[in-house]
Amino acid sequence: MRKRKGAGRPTIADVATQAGVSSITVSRALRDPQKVSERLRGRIDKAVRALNYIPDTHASALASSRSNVVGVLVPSLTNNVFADTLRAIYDALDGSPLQVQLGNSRYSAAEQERLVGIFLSQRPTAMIVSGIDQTPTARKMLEDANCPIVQIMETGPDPIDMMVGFSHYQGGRAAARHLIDQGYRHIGFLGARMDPRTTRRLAGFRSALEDAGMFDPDLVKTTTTSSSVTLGGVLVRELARHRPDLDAVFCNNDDLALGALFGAQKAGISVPGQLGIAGFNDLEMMEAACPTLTSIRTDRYGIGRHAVNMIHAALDGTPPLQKVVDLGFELQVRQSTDRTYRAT
Amino acid sequence: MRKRKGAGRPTIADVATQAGVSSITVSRALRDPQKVSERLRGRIDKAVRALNYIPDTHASALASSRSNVVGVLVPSLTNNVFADTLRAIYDALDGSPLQVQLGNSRYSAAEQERLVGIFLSQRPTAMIVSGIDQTPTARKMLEDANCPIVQIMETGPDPIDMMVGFSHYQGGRAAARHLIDQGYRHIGFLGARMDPRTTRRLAGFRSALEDAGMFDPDLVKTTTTSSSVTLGGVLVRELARHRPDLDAVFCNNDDLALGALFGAQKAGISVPGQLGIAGFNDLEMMEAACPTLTSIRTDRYGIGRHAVNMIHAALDGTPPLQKVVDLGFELQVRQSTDRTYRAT
DNA sequence: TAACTTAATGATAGCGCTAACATTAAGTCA
DNA sequence: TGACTTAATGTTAGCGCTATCATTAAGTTA
Repeated sequence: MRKRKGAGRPTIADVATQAGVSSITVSRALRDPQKVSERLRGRIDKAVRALNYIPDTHASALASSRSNVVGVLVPSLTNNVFADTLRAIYDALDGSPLQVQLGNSRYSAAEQERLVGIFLSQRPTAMIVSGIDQTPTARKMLEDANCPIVQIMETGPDPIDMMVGFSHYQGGRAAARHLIDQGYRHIGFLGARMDPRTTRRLAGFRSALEDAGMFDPDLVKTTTTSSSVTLGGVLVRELARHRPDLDAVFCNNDDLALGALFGAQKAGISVPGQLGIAGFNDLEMMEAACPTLTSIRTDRYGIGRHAVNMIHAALDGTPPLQKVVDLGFELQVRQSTDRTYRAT
Repeated sequence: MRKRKGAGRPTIADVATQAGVSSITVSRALRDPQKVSERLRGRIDKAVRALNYIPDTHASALASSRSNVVGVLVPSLTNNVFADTLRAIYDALDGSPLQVQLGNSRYSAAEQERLVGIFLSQRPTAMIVSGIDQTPTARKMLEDANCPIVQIMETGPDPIDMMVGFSHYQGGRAAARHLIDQGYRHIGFLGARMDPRTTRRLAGFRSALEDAGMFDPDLVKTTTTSSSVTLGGVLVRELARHRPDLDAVFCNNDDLALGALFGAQKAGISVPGQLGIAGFNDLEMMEAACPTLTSIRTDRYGIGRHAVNMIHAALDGTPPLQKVVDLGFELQVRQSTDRTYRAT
């Protein structure tokens, strides 16, 4: 007789034999202890410990056609922005049986599509994906997936299922308006990577400046390389050298803003006296910096928490009436854009 | 006859019917296309696309008693240190069929133990776990797991299986020696969270100062709260107020060091003139800061890459002769500990 | 006390895939 | 030319668990 060897690990049947009950009783005792009498439960727990039994997720998922995986796709693990959202997702899932399966799409729509396929092959309980710019194929797969889907970090008119985020366009616009209101007149833009979200921030920035009749494409400095503090310093110095009339910069993110501050300091440009600086996201360090740095605060933690709440609601059969949630943003005005500020 | 409904998705059998072949042929075509004639392969591919077939990972893993999951346990997702290592792991696994399953133990050994159990229930191909301080139960589970295990970020005498990292004790010692050599005499220590690794850095720091007859417990300022730039600023100012003779600080990590720089600037303490600052890890921003910040460079990316290489080797049946790899560290001396430096 | 509910346990048949063996048709070599 | 390899495909029986349908014993109602 042919035989398969398996992994050699103890199975539920081994536990059942040891405890003198049937497999299904062990299965029940492990999944829902109340369904089994206290006497048997004790025997089963003992057998589990004696054998070092660890249940097999795959067998369980196959038999019940249900896994406990929530697939989460983010474009970067290095970026603090997503770290905060991930932390919220982990926190919100704490205590539930659901497990996060994390995927890193590296800011590539093609890679996101590939990962969507891989993740769906695990029959996840739900999916959380970053952004609204999925490929048509990825979108189709997600629509067919038959599980709650939440797109995060952005809002848009056409959710696959649910959506929670904010408008990057409006965020960019608000930052630009603030700099204009502060009296800056030659306002530059520093941008890295230029993924869809940062591109929309630039669009918002541009529209505000155009409304004020102040947009100057020559003051927009972007690169497709990935963002870093170092890069912020490089870009601001290049721009300031090229355009000595530059009096403020809106940085696409806080790393660039911090780098711009350092770059200005190294070049002997006083902040905010000669150069105003505003960032985006309001990471923790912005308040700590010297001078403190103006930024657009985004609720990254709230986005993660909200996404999980929406998933729980959908799984409970009470899908939210509002499929698209905009958590907005908040301008944090600090010393780096305060023209009356004088360093001590 | 009783019947189970499954998830209603197309199965490999549906594809087989559509293509006019048997299920096993479809299975082969998908896993190893060369085993199937070109003619059938074409028909099968067509059927897969027509049905939007997505293979079921769980069924596959159950049948083959082999999953394609590499479980990775880190204590934090927010900490850039682990982000770099994770990026390396993702990069090194790119192109292989292996998938990362990421767990966040939140700096808790108990949580790490819980996650080890959950991860092993997926019968992973390999496991990567942070640190060497597993609970006895977790250690036992990993030893029994029958798959390659790599402990990362640290080195120690007694690997579960394999290990790659560096000595935090020596790192702390090297930082302290450098400050002593620079002529600093009242050297403080700023530490947050104080997990096992940061504790060992402190031990190394202490031993170097003791060797020099300079250790002063009053200059050690630690907290168990988590690290942040803001906290670095708070701690350095408290310590400087309490001990005006303080002339240098070794910060447990770079966030604290950056915060210490800002805190000193806000308090009107010049760096490095009145206060030397050294950090740990050498994140990218250290070189960009103004003044540039001294740090102990650790090869976080290398650790991740190396861990994956060790796993591949073990899976290929050629386990590395050297089970414990020490990638060391490198002191990066910069302006913040250069007593001859004068700000421009 | 008959008819009926409830609680606790068990027997059986899949879930969707692949390992192991089986078969067929074609080429290969002494 | 017959014994033998090789390549391509198929048949069957699980992998370890749980959904579904029994079954049994005990309590509950009219």
